[in-house]
Amino acid sequence: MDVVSECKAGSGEKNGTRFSACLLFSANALARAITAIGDEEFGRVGLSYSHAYLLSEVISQPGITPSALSDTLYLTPSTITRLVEKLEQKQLVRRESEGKKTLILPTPAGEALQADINDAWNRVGQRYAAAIGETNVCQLTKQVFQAAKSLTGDE
Amino acid sequence: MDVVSECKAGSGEKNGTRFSACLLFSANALARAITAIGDEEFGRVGLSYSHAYLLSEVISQPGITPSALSDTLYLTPSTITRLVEKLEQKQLVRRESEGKKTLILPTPAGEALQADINDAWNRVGQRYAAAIGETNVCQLTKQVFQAAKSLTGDE
DNA sequence: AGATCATATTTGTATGTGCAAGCAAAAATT
DNA sequence: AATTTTTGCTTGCACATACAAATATGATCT
Repeated sequence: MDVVSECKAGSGEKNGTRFSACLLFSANALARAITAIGDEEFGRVGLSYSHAYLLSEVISQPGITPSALSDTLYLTPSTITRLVEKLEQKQLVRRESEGKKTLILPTPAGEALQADINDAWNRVGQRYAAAIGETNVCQLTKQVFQAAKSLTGDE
Repeated sequence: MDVVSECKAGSGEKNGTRFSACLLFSANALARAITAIGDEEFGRVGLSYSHAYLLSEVISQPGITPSALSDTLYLTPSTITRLVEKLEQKQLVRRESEGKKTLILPTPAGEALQADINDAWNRVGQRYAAAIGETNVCQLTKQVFQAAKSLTGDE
């Protein structure tokens, strides 16, 4: 796929097709690659990266609600429910109903993981930097973040 | 998540953590957003974007093998199998065994979709451009593509 | 030629995710 | 105060994808 190198501003021409396809697949490939690194590092802690990140949010804001987590993690509420369920099974987190809301709190076992999780995040960061360069990580993150925001109309 | 704005080169400090997390989630969010647009446009053709792209590859290279498709689409062979299965169900594609290889060929019904698929790709491209600007699409694609390549060690 | 190794594909199983529908609590309207 | 609407969360179902194991064909090396 060297379609990318032929990028010209006018998107009307025939290559626009392949080009959009490329963005679509690249974006997914990037997400998978990045996720793979995340899961690899968090594997040692016995979590996936989403679970890990959710857990650290819960630790830093005990009593946080699923909807708040949904906003922070850019995941739908239903997904949050699944993640919390699994963390609950592992006894790293517990739920408390308060009216319509649900509060999510870390258990001692969950809190005990915080240091490991931070280490894992650091290793993840280092691996990104090693693979694509620190400056690029930064640029990439900004651009990806911006684009994601614009595309979801969530500005 | 305004973590992004605080990006500094040194990834050692405490914010590196949040920052990597941000890239991870942004990348996934971007992929989902981009995919959503793709699926929306391809929905009219009755396909998902991966099926559509696979089909157009098969049309332009009749007899292409799953492994070749795997390389082009950046998907694992097993995923290709599933995709082809579904397209076969819909009678848009057929398989032909040739020794160890499997050749994938479009059916007439499949070929008939080509124009619609191209239109859909164009609309997808236009929507990307509308959302994040043509210049940005271009830059983004390049960057994402490059990063994905570096991260998978597939250079 | 027979045995081992390599390659190409498929299947079983699992995961993360979302959508749409359901339910439960709260808020608003009458 | 009773009904409707909104909000927050959860469940059922579906999908795209991957990994690991299974299978089948081909290639290589005695």
